[in-house]
Amino acid sequence: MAVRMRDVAQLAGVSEATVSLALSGNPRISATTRLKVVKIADQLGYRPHAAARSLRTDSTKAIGLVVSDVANPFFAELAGRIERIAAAQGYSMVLCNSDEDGRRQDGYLAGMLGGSQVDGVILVPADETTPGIQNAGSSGANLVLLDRPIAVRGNDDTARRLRALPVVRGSAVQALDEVADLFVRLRHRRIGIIALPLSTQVGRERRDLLIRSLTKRGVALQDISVVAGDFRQHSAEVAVQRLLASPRPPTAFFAADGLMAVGAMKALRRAGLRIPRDVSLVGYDDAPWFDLLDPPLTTVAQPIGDLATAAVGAILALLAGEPAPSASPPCRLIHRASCAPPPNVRP
Amino acid sequence: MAVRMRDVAQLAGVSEATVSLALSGNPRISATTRLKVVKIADQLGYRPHAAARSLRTDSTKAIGLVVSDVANPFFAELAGRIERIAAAQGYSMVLCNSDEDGRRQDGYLAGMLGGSQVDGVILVPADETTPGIQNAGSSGANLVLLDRPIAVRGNDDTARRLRALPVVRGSAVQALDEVADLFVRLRHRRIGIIALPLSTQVGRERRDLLIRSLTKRGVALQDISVVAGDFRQHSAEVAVQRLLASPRPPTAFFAADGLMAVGAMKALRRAGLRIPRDVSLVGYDDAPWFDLLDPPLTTVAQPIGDLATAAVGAILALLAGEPAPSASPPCRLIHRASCAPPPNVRP
DNA sequence: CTGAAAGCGCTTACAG
DNA sequence: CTGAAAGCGCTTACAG
Repeated sequence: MAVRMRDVAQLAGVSEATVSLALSGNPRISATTRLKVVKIADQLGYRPHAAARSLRTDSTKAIGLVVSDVANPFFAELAGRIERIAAAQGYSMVLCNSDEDGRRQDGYLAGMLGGSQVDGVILVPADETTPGIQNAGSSGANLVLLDRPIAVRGNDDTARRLRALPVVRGSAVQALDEVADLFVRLRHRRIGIIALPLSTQVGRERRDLLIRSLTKRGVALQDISVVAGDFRQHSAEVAVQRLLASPRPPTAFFAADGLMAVGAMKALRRAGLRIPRDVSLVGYDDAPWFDLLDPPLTTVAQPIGDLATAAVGAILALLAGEPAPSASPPCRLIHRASCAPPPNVRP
Repeated sequence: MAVRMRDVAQLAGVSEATVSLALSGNPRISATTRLKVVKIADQLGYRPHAAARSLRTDSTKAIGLVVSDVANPFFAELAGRIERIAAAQGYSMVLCNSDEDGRRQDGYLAGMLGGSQVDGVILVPADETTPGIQNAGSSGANLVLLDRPIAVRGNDDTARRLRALPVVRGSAVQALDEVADLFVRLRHRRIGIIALPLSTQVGRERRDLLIRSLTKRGVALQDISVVAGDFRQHSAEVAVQRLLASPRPPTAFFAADGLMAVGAMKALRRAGLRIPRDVSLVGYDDAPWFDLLDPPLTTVAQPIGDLATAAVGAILALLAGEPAPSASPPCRLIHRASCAPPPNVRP
């Protein structure tokens, strides 16, 4: 059916070996032969059979990307950029949704890495260190951690390898400090944090970073309330309800995720609160329509382009056997209109 | 390095053929042998080498999905759902961004289909019939068209094959009729359509459907203005500016795409117009945050779940050599708050 | 400068 | 019920 190397060889009157060498530009083949072969291959529309090549070279020219959910705009944009960069380097991208489920993630990891379906995987870990990650780590698979580091216990060989994995993620330190500064300057004293799952390192980190910056500026620890969500919109709605139910509810809210920021906004409105008149809100992640929300959402934007570039760079370095550096380009706070002084300090 | 079938065979004291047969559950192998083999394979963590299997069976258990841009929320959600459904059937998904560029799309098509990298492709065509689509069609590749039909000229073999391709897309007929009804009942008389590129059949179709429904209800043709965009936000901003610059600008706008609806909203606001007080706006596609926009956007929602199910169903049917039906589940209009009577008819 | 041959890891007729 | 052998389509040492 499809045209094979054999067909090209026959028509060109050379051996298959020569076709292979000619098409790969090997200088051992004379220019005349090469040109002839290339021309015929073009005419026939020859495309090397991916599986045959993979089997022989032990390289698939494909990378896997495991995210929790492409429908999340942050991951959608990330996936898009990663695909483009990878494609430019001749790599295709196999996309998987773990759905924040460690089991599903491990299934993908095993299938893609174990089955040599891809050369390496860029993984947004759904969970702390799972068996699948352990496996990948100890078998020396090419793995890059994206957006979320993982906590690794122990000091055996596997643990050391896992710790050596490149991690690419936005650095929140400075941006969260600015968030704290914004809240405090506006005279907010009671802060509500809608956190990521605290079982994840990134969840604990964003919470702790913000709390530290807040207390450093004189906010009392007992005035900071934390309720964790699960990355999804609905969980943030529930979190806001709980935060609002307290005797002295927060006047400023921070949602640690884009989808959760949207959920928080919904819940605050539903509670009859006006933003920013009654309560202030800062989100995490940015999207092209965030400045069209009511009100335009002040948010911590991640450096998505840099993340994508660094992640692909790291995985390709790994594949090339080169050292693959971690990277944490800084997030930045984008000021829009969802923050104002709390009602009681208004004249 | 990795564990191979040979290793399993040796440890189990059987031949590779037996391992293969046992793992595939072939009844020719005795239960005792099968159990033993399965157990050892599990212990060793054996995973069949994808390329070897593909080369032998001529099936990759992978499908390609070519969309114009995963960062577009509509395609992001579609991609997510397709991946999940495909994964449940044992297929992985290779994702490609054509960027609305026919050349890039053809490159992906050729690479994936020609190189047997996937068993079939679900394609959101970036353009009218390109050489790559022609090729895929005439070579009898497994191809499903998603979201957008293509216009096929001629009546040769290739044309007939292209016309026989399954097409899965939302049916806009009824929803656009409701949009026209809404505008007319609200007493809008001058309508602006921010269309998709009119070189695409889907672009012409959405425009024509709306125009027909509008004129059927007594709107004069010369009061309907059409400016085409290119699926992107910015193009809609430009389109709105042009529409607004006319001597008798529209009082109601329809944007034929989600991203373009967002762009239209921006441009209308920037022009100092309040929605829906001064102008009304209806979008296309829906997203979880559309009801948080200012104002919440009335829009035509596509049946994304049904589209994903039908698209995967069609491609799998094709792979199985069964007839693959086209599908056009209906879109529906979601009433929110971006439409009201035009200023002049208000008391 | 080019060709014949081996082999990557599977699956599947074909024997027995 | 199981094994030996061929072959999928490439690439790459090895000869010449």
